[in-house]
Amino acid sequence: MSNDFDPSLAPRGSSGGSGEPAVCAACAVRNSSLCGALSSDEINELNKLSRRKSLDPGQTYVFEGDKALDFANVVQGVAKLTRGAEDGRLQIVGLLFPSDFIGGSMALGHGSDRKAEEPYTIEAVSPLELCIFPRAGFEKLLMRFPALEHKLLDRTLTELQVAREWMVLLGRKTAQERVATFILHVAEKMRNHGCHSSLGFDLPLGRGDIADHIGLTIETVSRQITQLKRKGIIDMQGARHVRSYDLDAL
Amino acid sequence: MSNDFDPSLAPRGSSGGSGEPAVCAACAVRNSSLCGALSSDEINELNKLSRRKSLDPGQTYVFEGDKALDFANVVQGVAKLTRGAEDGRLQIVGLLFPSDFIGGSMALGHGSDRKAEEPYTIEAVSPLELCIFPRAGFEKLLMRFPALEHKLLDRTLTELQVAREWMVLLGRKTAQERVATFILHVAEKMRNHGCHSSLGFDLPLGRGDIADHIGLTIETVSRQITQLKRKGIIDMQGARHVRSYDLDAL
DNA sequence: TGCACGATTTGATCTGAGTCAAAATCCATT
DNA sequence: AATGGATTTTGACTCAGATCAAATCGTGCA
Repeated sequence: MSNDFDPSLAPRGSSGGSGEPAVCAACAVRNSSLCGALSSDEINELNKLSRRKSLDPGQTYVFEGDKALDFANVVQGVAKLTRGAEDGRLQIVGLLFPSDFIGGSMALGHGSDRKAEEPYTIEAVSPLELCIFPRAGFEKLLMRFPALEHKLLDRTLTELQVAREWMVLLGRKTAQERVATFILHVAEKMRNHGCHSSLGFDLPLGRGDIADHIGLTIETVSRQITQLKRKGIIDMQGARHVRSYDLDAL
Repeated sequence: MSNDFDPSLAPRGSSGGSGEPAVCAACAVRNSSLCGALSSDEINELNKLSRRKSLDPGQTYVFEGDKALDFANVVQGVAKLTRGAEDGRLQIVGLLFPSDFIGGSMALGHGSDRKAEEPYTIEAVSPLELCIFPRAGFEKLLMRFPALEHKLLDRTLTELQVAREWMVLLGRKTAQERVATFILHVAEKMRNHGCHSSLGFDLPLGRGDIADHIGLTIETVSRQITQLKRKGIIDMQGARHVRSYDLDAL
């Protein structure tokens, strides 16, 4: 039965079902996620609340405008945070990688003036595994363990900086620079998550999603990537796998 | 001597000098700012730390890349948060209005992985008055008064949402929509700060700054405003004063 | 092995916003 | 009221990236 705790063997990509109890002690993001702020005693409390949920690529976890859902950690996989206008126009405002936290965007309980409504659609991009915490219970823990709130603030500040960095990209960079920046951004994320071997790494997004993230069209993204390849700045195998890249593709 | 406490008589726009002690009890943003989280006992402690500082339009408070400065509240006036590339390109990533907090972007003391370096340039746009708190002292208060950190988290989450909203604007909206959104955005801010009488309100930014905020050029901003006037969607007096606008300029 | 569908690439053309340049306004100061 | 510099507006032209369309490339599947 020891395998029960091995996250690599956890059921995944099945059907989006939820409900398997989480086991924090064996969690892949035990320390890198928000939970890293908790002692092992404290995390036991959290453990009682949490549930795992798997989503297949393309499946949506929440829709923009839904009533505010629960909190969650990304345990495995990549998700996109999306905001859309009535017509087809879509903007990806953020990517979620393992150990990222979901739910900060919603109103926190205590007298916030933000509405208790999801501002973004969250959709799995690769097979996704979440660790979900019921809203009320998690908020209570947040009150009791200041270190947890502390870490949440820290993460939120980092995300704010990332978002503003992206504003510079969207407002002032050329198509070529946007694609280059995007690739560097992903490369770093992949390195941090150990998905960046000497053979390179895979882009988690297709051309369309990349376009929606950096404010271009599919065709322009494709053309810019082709150019980067021609110039020898990146070397790819197939459309998704980056074999190597020149760090001065900045 | 009773006038000493009247903020409307406080020295302003003088020369960017700093040093007058603050008097929280008479502060214009006592309740609307972060300080609203503090009781009158608690705020007395903060009072001991705080200093006022005035800046003239165009003066810079901090430069991108400086060592992390102190924290501050905006008491009066408007400032812009700017991020620049080597060449001339500039992006305004945020505007600061009265009661907004400065300093969240920097690393907080406790084991943050953000660098202790100012990520943005902060420059006064209209005569600006700040209430400054020394870094170390304020961080101590932050530890002692959870309500303070709580409110800071709440504000940071709101700013994150604003930043992401702006990502949609920069990534997916047309020039016309950008200008319209900007005007609505300012109109609401002005309304919240009581600077929006029945005679309308003033745009705090010139054409160049508007352009840097919404990712266009000066000329395009000017042309779009001209068009909005022609269409009768807005009515202006001079380049800065908006007399009225059609809420469905969305 | 070969078919079929979605994703990507490439091509041709169009257009919204940028660039360069000059005229018109606005203000602050005298 | 007149002067001079900065800001805004307008005009003519260009170009990066969008749009429309078609050809490839992959990959799963029978």
